[in-house]
Amino acid sequence: MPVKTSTDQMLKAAAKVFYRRGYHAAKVSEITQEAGVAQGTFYLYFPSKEQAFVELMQGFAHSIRSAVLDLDWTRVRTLEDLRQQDVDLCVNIFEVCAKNREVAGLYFNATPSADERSAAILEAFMRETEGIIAQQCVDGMGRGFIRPLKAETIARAIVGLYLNIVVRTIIGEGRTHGLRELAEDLVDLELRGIGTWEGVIESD
Amino acid sequence: MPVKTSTDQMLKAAAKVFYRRGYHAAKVSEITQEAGVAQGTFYLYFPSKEQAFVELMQGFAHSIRSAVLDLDWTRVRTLEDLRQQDVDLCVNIFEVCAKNREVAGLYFNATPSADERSAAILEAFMRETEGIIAQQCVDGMGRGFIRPLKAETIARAIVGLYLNIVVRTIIGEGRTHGLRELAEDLVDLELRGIGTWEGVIESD
Amino acid sequence: MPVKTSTDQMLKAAAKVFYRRGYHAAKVSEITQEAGVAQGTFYLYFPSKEQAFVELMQGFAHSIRSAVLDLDWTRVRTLEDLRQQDVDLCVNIFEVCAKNREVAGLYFNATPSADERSAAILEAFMRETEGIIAQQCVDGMGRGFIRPLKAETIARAIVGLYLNIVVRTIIGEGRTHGLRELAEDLVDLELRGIGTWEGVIESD
Amino acid sequence: MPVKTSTDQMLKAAAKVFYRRGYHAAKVSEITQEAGVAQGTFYLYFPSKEQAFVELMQGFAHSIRSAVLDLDWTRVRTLEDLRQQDVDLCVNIFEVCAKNREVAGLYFNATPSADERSAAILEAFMRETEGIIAQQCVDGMGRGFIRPLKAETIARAIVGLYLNIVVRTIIGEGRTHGLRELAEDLVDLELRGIGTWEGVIESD
DNA sequence: AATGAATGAGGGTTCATTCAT
DNA sequence: AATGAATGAACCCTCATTCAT
Repeated sequence: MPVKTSTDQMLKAAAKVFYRRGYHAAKVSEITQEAGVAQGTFYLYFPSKEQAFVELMQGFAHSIRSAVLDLDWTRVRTLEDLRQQDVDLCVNIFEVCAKNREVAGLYFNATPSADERSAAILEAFMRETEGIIAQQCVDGMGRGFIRPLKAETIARAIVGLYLNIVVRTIIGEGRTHGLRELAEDLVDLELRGIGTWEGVIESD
Repeated sequence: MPVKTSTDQMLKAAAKVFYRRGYHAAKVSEITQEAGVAQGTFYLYFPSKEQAFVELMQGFAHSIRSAVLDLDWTRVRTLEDLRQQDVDLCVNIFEVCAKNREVAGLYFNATPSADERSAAILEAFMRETEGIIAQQCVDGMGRGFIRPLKAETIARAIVGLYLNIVVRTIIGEGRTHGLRELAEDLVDLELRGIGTWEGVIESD
Repeated sequence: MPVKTSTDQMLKAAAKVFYRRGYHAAKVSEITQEAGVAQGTFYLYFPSKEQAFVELMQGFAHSIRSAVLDLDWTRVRTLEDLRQQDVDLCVNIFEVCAKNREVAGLYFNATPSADERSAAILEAFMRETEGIIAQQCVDGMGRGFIRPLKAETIARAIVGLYLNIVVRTIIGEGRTHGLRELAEDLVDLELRGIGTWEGVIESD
Repeated sequence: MPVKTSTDQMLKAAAKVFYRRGYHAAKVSEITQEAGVAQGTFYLYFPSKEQAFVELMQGFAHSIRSAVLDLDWTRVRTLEDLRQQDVDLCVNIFEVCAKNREVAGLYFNATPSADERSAAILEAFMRETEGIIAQQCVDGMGRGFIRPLKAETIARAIVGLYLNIVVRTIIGEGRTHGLRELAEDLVDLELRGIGTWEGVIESD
């Protein structure tokens, strides 16, 4: 097990302060104070405040992309497969976020207004994730276990469905347990909706 | 027909610049330049940069709360009622956001890290909206047209479902047309999910 | 009795505000508000804030110089004459200050640090008054009713003696009555000192 | 021998500029220029321009109060004691002022109009000093070596007597030598007045 | 004469970054 | 590698002054 490098310590301190204050209001001096080093030391590890922020973003982006891409998206052949896959996806993402609450908070709150570079990183992730979900929908429609819907729109809505839970429950409230059950409930919602349909004749 | 007051002009310019740069990076000088007036003029209309921002937030908060609260939430008795209600809600919100894209962008990107006051305004809205949806779910479960689910979780997910569309499609891409159709698709997703269930035996 | 001209009204308002805040902290807008007119109106009466201040100083300087110079300084031939003269001088000055407390406060607090022009006006008055007192001392020494002292030093001390009463009792506390009695006490102090000298043999 | 700390250097520069311009007209940039450092450096030593000013005032207030309070005020039993005491007091005060001409100038010109905080510091000193002098007068009257006078009035006048010399001769003209002789002349004036009383019968 | 909205120069303050030690 | 004092550019805000009405 590798010793925490100093860079890691600095990143951790930076994450805390960026999360606490937001990028602009975060002061380098507060980060170094948090890390217990002198102000100048910051610049031994990062060329600038911005670069430190971007490094945090990119590190998290890598984790979160792994959580999505490490799954085998070719295995989904039935609705039950999809359920399994989505639950796994969710749990992966939830766990990454729960483990890195601060950076996750920064990441998902990146806004084009506040910081272009990290917003671009988030945007790339969002687009990619929406693309994967949309593709799954198209596949599922082809195989008949997904209703005919507008894939792009629906994919984006589904991403939002999970994202809001990530931001408000896992990051905001700091939930760290019962993540699988949470995921199962959400996937159930995604697949079946909230309505009951007994006695309703399918048409559409 | 009321003449645009100068305050409105200033607010509009402020919204543009705050949206473009985010609160912290927005310069008062850029706002006044956008408005075509001298720097000092800003302070004829607002006591401070922060207050201008808060005024924008509060103005939008009022619009968006009206969009939610002006509906008659007691009329929902059946699943079809709920569908109607949700479509109306969505359309109201979508229209408010489409008409005030910049402020909406500011509003929904408010983050506790970056700006406590506007984050608190957004947080209040989110909590209120989640509460209303959760209540609807509980009612619907009582009446039998909503499946037994964890109301709080599900409400939060549903809010996210719509919110992501607002942020990425309406605010991000600037979509202004076909909002009702968009709403209908989303509500359909909310109520029925994406899966097909022919031949599947209801259990759970 | 002449109607108060508008200029007088403005001067009065200016005196109030300058006194309240000091020259630098006094705002033109506060002066006009005090006068019950619009901001721009100030510049119909004065070319600048500074000039208004200087006008106040000069007006008061005129009053106070009259109080000193209107006396017949040639009549003093005995110690009793001097007592009379000094009491009259004091009463004149006290009354001018009591009637124009605000401007008097400005006038006597003029400091080279804060405002060169009005400081110069006050300096001129101080020098002139010290000169007159010194001359009287020299005369009195010649006539034998004043002890041989360093006239310049003593004159300056005597001016200070009266000045501190003006600043702290008349301006600061707003005393307006019993000014003649006050003057008599001070002149008595000036002429006889505080000590008793029974049985003490004059040497020096 | 202690090295001049940087804080001392800054205080000295600040004193110079505050004295030159007065509090409001003094620019932080001028202070730092005077000190030969960059603008931002000012804020390494003081949290604000105002605090720097107050620190100067308080430092001087401490020196000047020591000059008054370090004397043994219980030793005065005769007129000659009083003369000694007053001379010592004067010399103490004169020396403190001569050594800190700039800050002394700020201190004694503090006016409620211009700066409330430093005016309050000065006011406290004036009141305290007047109180001590008045007490001495009352004591002296009891012991019979001071004529029956209105102690409060007389004390204030006496303070003014010395103060004007401080402000105009020591601070204004920069006199630094012959301070004891100056003090002796003033105390002589205080105790005996300017008049000669040969052949005059004491009545009153 | 009077108004008051508009101006813009100027000052206090902050803070990312540098560099001599 | 580490320090922390020093830097100075940049920004918010104030307010004396102007001017179109």
